[in-house]
Amino acid sequence: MSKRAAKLAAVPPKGEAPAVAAYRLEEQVGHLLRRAHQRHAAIFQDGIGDLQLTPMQFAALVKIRDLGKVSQNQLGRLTAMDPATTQGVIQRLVARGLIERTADPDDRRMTVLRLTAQGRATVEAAIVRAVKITEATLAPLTESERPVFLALLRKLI
Amino acid sequence: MSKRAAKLAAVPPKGEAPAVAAYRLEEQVGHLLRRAHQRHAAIFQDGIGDLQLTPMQFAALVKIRDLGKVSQNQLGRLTAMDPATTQGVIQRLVARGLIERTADPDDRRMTVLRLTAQGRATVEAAIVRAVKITEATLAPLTESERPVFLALLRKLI
DNA sequence: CTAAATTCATTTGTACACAAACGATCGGTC
DNA sequence: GACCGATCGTTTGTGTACAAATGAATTTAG
Repeated sequence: MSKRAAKLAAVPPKGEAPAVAAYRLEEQVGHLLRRAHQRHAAIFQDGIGDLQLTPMQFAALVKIRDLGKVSQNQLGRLTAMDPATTQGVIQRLVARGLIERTADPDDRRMTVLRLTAQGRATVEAAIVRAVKITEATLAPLTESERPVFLALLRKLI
Repeated sequence: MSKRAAKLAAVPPKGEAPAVAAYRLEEQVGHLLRRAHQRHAAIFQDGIGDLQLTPMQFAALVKIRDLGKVSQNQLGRLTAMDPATTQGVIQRLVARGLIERTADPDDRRMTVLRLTAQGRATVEAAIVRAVKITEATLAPLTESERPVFLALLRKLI
C-alpha cells in the first residue's frame, strides 16, 4: 500500500473514482454540440438581417414553401418541433402576416397552413441569406473537412 | 427561347434563383446541429435518471466542483451561459440545496458559489452517469469516427 | 355500428437563451 | 479625491423546448 503512496497522491482524496475526477466538461459532446449550436444561432441572427426571423420561424417557412400546404402537426414533424412549440412559432408567423391558417374541410381536427405572398417573398429573400449563414458557420472547417463533418453529424441524429 | 422551353420547365417559375429552389433544410448545418443537440438532451434526461438535473444544472455543478468557489459571472463564462440564464440556473440549484451563495468580502458586487455536501455527492453521482450519456450520444459513430467528429466539432466553436 | 385507441390542436408549467436596461460597485485617471 | 468607464448581479420581455393534460374529431377493432 505504502508503495503506491506517490501514485495515490496524484489522485483526488476520499477515494473519488478517477473517472469522476478526470471528467472535463469542455470535452463532452453535449457541451460541444450546445456551443456549436449557440454559435450558429448567433451567426443566423446576424446574417438574417432586417428580415427578423428566428431559425425556427425560418425553418417553418421553408417547409411550408416546400409542400405548398401543411398541417400544423405535419410541420412540427418536418422541422422537429413538438406540438406546443409549433403552436407558438405558427402564431407569431400568422401575426406577422407571413402565413395563413384555414380549417381543413376533410378533417376538422387539422388546420392548413399556407404562405401568404409576403411570406413567399420573405422566405426567398431569407434563403439567399441562409446559404451565406451556412457558409459562415462552416468557415472554420476546410473544404474537405466539411462533407466529413456533415456526414458524421447526420449519423448522430 | 422556345428551344429552351423543356429545360426551363424543370426550373421554378417566375425566375426564382435555382439556389433558392434547391435549398434543403434537412442538409443545413444549423438544422443538423439543432437535431443532434436535441437528441443529446433527450439522452441526457433519460440517463441522468432520478438525479433530476438538466444539462445546464449539471454543467454548473461540474464547474463549481472544478474550481471550489466561483462567482456567478465567472460560472456563466465557463459554461457559456449569459448572466440572465445563469441567474435562473443558480436559483434553482440553491433552492434544491445543491449549492450555497455567500457575499464576497473583497468585492461586494460578487457572490461566491460553492457546493454543499449534498451538491458534491450529487455531482459525483451525476458524472458517472454523464460518462454513459456521452457514450450513448456517440454510439452511432464507430470508435475511429468519434475523435474525428469531436475534433471537427471543436473547430466549429 | 359502437366502443376503444389514435390523432390533432391547444393549454399550462418549467427551463433554457438572449437582448436590453438597471443600480451598485469597483478600477483607473486626472 | 471626484469622475468615468467597466464589471457584477438583477429584472423584464420574447422565443424556443418539452412534459403533461385536455377536448374535439377520426380511425380502428370487435
